[in-house]
Amino acid sequence: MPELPEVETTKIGITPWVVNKEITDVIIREKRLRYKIPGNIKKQLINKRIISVKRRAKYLLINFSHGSAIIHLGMSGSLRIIKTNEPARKHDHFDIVFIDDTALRYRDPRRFGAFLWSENPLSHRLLIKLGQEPLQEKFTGEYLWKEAKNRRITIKQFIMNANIVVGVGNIYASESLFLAGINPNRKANRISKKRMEGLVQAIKLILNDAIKAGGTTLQDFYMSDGSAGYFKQKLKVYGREKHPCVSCKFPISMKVIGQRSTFYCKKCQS
DNA sequence: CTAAGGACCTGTCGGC
DNA sequence: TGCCGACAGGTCCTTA
Repeated sequence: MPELPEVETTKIGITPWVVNKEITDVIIREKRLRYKIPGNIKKQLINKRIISVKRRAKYLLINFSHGSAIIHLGMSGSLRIIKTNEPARKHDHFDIVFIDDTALRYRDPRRFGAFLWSENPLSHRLLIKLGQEPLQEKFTGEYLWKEAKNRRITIKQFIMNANIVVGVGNIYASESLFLAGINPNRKANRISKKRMEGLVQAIKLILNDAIKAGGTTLQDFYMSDGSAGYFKQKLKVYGREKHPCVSCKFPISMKVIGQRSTFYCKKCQS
């Protein structure tokens, strides 16, 4: 799935197709996502008009005057706009149908995603404890450094902790640490404020680049119009075990950290 | 409180 | 060709 850039790309892709549209139906074919789709969601959406689409962390918020639908894409989810006469395929779990015979269709083979309703989504239990947005000004080296003071976990696990900073998934964690020259095995509380500042800049740059490129496509993500993103070719370490480092030619290493594959250059990252 | 590991699911790929 | 295990972009929950 979708790391933050893909979610942002999805938000941008669907917004012009859904904002100001009136919903005529919500078709639910499979309610067993990560959480059971609540029974009242149809009632909350039908005959209502979408005001805006926002993003908090990797959650998409479909905003109405009386509350918000919360959508998460999990590992394998995607959203796209369809014509209502397009037959549903396997794993197309729900459609939000609009008055003009288009629909927002959600597909998620692994069903790790979510479709929820909240009158006040930012206070929802899944969102209330989330940390800083990486692309906003309050995400600084100073902030990261202070938060890391009592943390003995690796820096890679630290930046993937959504209670600290949101939106840094497994791909971009490796990519950001490579760009910052920091070894992913290093303990979070053993990194200077100066290097934390470099890491923050690296994260912002990597995520912005990926958003500009339209998001990374590996297997499951398609932009809402169905065409593939193309950031994959810009990855410098992720998925490149044994391939030469783009900077020094030394073979890229792979190690499992916190149950996730981690890629890095032993010569360039300390 | 922090940290570690399991859990949730299906599809795909490599090896034999 | 067929089967089997390993692995995949997330993140919550339980246990220590």
